[in-house]
Amino acid sequence: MIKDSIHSNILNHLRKVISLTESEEQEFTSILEEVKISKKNFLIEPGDLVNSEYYVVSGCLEAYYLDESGDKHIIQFAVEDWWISDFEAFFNQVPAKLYLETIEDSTLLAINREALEILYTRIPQFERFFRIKTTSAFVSLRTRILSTLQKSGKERYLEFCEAYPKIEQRVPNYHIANYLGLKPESLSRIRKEVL
Amino acid sequence: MIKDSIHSNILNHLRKVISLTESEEQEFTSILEEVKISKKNFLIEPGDLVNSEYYVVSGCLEAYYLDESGDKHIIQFAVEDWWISDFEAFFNQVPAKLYLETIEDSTLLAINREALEILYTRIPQFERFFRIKTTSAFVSLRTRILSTLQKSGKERYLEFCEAYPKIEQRVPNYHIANYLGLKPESLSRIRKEVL
DNA sequence: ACTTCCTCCTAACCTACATCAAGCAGTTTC
DNA sequence: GAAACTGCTTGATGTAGGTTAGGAGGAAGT
Repeated sequence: MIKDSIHSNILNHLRKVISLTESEEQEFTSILEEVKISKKNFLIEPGDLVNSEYYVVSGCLEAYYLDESGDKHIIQFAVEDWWISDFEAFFNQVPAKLYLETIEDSTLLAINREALEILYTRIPQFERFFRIKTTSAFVSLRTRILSTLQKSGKERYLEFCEAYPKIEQRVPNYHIANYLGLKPESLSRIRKEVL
Repeated sequence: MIKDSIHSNILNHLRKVISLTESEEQEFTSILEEVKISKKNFLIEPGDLVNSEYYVVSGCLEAYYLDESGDKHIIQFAVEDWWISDFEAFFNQVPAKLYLETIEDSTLLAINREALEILYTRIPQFERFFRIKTTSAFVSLRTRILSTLQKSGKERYLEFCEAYPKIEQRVPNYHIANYLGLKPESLSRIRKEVL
């Protein structure tokens, strides 16, 4: 049925890390809420209370922060099979500081915080799943800090292309430049050079 | 007694986040192991299995990574009242990638992973405590990424002095330069300029 | 006490990237 | 179908910080 095809991606995603019975999988999918949102719309804006984290079924989003001078700083992209939210706001239940904006028309699955808490107590494997996800996010943030501190724009761009080929092909150039901490002009010159 | 004075710092540290009964505090301190280690020694080296995370009672340490070309990249400092380990290795039970080295003679309290797991099930408040600590570590990594990407060396140095005045005064200059992604010469210029 | 090492500083030159300014496809709008 | 917008490129010029080289004061080891 239709419902199956919407959930099949996220279930395969889970199965890479934990094994669940069919009824446990069903209990999980029952708390998911499908969200369709078109290009250039906001899922989260600063000040919002954030009660969900989102799994991307299709489409593409960016999470960014606007500083005091109004400059944009992209923290994360998300495409198919990624998780995104303002995690600080979500975990600590404080007002959001980030914008979550769609770059393409997107279909997401939202997980509600309270439903997730209940799921944790009923099926501890989910605690495990999200702990592993959080830890690996932490580690990759650390890796990203090292490359921004120690590597050239060219190296960072090549790393990015290798790590996220899907994103590199879909996201406008100036977004990638922003993510890498470069100006679009500089990224353009780098791209010319590496071809 | 002596034992009390060793544990009083870490108990005050806990009390800022959770409230425990006296017997729960005692159950916690019973799994702590005191570690004394003198200046310029290694607590962890790449390849080690990491079964503990460490709370700093006194002294000062650094966590760093050596890249393929042998260049050192400092990820974290720790002074009194901080936690340090190779968290990736600790959480995921994979071989360490980092060095953990003392900058001063230090006294630490080690928490064993398995003892901590048992504590989690017996006193869920500890689960809460470490979840909150992990999340705030995650958020401050994200903040650090933004400043490395978008701010000048001078701004990063001033932020560092404000955020970690204790560390700035105790740790050799070239360590701080490394942490900030600068060369010691550049940091020296910056310091001359901001006085 | 003398040497050696450790930490910090200075100065000259060089490079990567930012800034400012302009031009040029495509694409969307009316 | 002209006008306006969007995303990308190019060139000229400026600047933060890297590189290289040296040197001085203080701590530590013999």
